[in-house]
Order: sequence, then C-alpha cells, then structure tokens
Amino acid sequence: MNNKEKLRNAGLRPTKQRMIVANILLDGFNRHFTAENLQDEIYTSGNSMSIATVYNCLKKFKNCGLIKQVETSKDTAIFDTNTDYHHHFLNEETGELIDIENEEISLHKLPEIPQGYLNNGIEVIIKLKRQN
Amino acid sequence: MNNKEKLRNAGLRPTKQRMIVANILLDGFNRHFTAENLQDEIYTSGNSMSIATVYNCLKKFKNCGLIKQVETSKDTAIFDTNTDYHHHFLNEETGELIDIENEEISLHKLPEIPQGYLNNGIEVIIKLKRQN
DNA sequence: CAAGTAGTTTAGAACGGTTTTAAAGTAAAA
DNA sequence: TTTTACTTTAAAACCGTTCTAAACTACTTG
Ligand SMILES: [Mn+2]
Ligand SMILES: [Mn+2]
Ligand SMILES: [Zn+2]
Ligand SMILES: [Zn+2]
Repeated sequence: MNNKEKLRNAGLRPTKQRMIVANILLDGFNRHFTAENLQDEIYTSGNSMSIATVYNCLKKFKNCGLIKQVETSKDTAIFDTNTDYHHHFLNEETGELIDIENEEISLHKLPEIPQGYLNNGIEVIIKLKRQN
Repeated sequence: MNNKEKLRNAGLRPTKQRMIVANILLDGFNRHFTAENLQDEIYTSGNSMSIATVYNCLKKFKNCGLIKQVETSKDTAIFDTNTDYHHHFLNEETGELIDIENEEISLHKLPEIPQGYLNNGIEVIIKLKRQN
C-alpha cells in the first residue's frame, strides 16, 4: 500500500503537505522525533512547511494511528513512527529514547482497572543514568 | 521528625517559603499536583508566594527527593508527594492520575540495560479511557 | 552580639513550544 | 463547473516555565 492509499485509508485527504510528511515518516525506518526535527527533515528534502502545518499534520497522523506520541515529561513533544506496542528507555540527561520491544519485557499481574474505565494502553519507561 | 528537620536533613535552608510549602505538601496525605495547584493551596492557607518561588521550591524538593515528578506528556508538569516506588493510571481525557501501589503490578523479565547505563527508575503508566 | 557572605525571594521580562486566527488556497462533492 | 468543506499559512497569541537583577534573609565567623 502506497502512502497516498495509507492516508486515504486513514480518512485523511492526501494533500501535498501530508504526502511530504508521509514520505518522510512512513519510509519503513522507525524513529523518535519532535515537530522541529520533522520540519528540518522537510527542509532537507527540498520542501518547506509552516510550523502550524507540521503540528496539524502530526495531530492528524496521531489521531488516526499512523504515529504515536511518547509519554514523557520533557518540555517538547516526542513522536514515534513505531506504532507497535512497545516501551522505552529514557536517557533523562539527553532526552534520548531507545525502543524496548514488547518481547523484552513482561508485565505479570496487572492492577484492577477502575470501575467504568478501559485499559487504553500501557507504557513502561525505564529511566537511565550514566554509570559513574 | 518535623518539617524543619526534614528540610535541614535534605540540605535545604528552612526559609519561611519552604516551610509554607513543606507544611502543605508533607502533611501525610499524598497528592498529585501542578505548580499552580500548589500556589492556590498556599493562598488558601492564608499565605502568598511568587510563582518563581513556587517553581524554585518544587525543583529543590524534587532534587532532594522530598517529592517526585510524574512522567507524562501533559503540557503542565505534575508532581507527586508519594515518593515510594509506585505507578499510575492516567485518565488521558482529564489528566487525572491514580496511584498503583508497587504490589499491584509486577514486572517480570526486564530488558538488558544498555552498556554504560544504570536503571534509574521504572515508571509504568496505564492509560485509561471511559467505557463506551 | 555585629559584620560579612552565601543563598533566597521576587516582580517582571523573556523564552520556547504549541495553538489560534483569519484569510487565501485546494480537494472533493454535487 | 460550481459549490462546499477542508487545509495551509504567517503572524499573533498563549501559557507554562525560566531568567534577571535587585532586595532580602539565613547562616557563619569573629
Ligand atoms: Mn512542561
Ligand atoms: Mn509537551
Ligand atoms: Zn519507540
Ligand atoms: Zn503517584
């Protein structure tokens, strides 16, 4: 399925801008990135896009599940092209994230979900500090 | 141990402002709160404090382990008076956090920590959505 | 105790990431 | 083709947080 089809499939109009973003993000190589990182890549690819559009795109892509946002308290939002269920190491000093594949971790015994709610995803973050 | 001693013990001068904050936060009842929540409580208690001081205090209290900051991608920092090792349910709609005690969850099989780094804390977040 | 000094508080400005505004442009539907 | 709904954009606004620099306070030393 090509990127145009992926956008259509997700219920998004394949505009020029969304195609530029899709061509960068959905290239098969997973990455963690900020809105600014993405805008830089867009420039590098010979295109340009207002920062408002970058944010609009990311919100749409996220809402339809083409990308995820990582749960971290850094002041800049971090997005993830890896939409599989997985977890992260977080280097708190640098903000760098490293994927932990689902098989590398196992949660035994989960707490009871509060009345009236559903489990909508579990995120495990293992914070790292440099040795010494 | 009284709050003045707790501050001294943590290497912090027990200034008037830090005592006001300690008297609110270290009252034995755990809570999740923002800087603004705390400033409101300070006003309610009949005192006042500049927002810069509220942030200065929170940073100091956090750095010496009197409080924690929760790992969440909400745009406002959320602090926690519960410094025990524990985890959270996150209602993504409202931002509300609910504690998960350490005994209620168990991580079996942890991934290998990358070379040169140490595990500096694990945080599990179970995102909740309302049923229906 | 008094004097010195290192740390703290503060109002206000600055900062930086993100969202809003409103007008022009584009994609899809009729 | 015409109409309609959606999208893009530059610029401004927004808002949580940090910085600045001057006044103040806690602690140390004599
Ligand atoms: Mn923040
Ligand atoms: Mn954020
Ligand atoms: Zn990832
Ligand atoms: Zn908690």
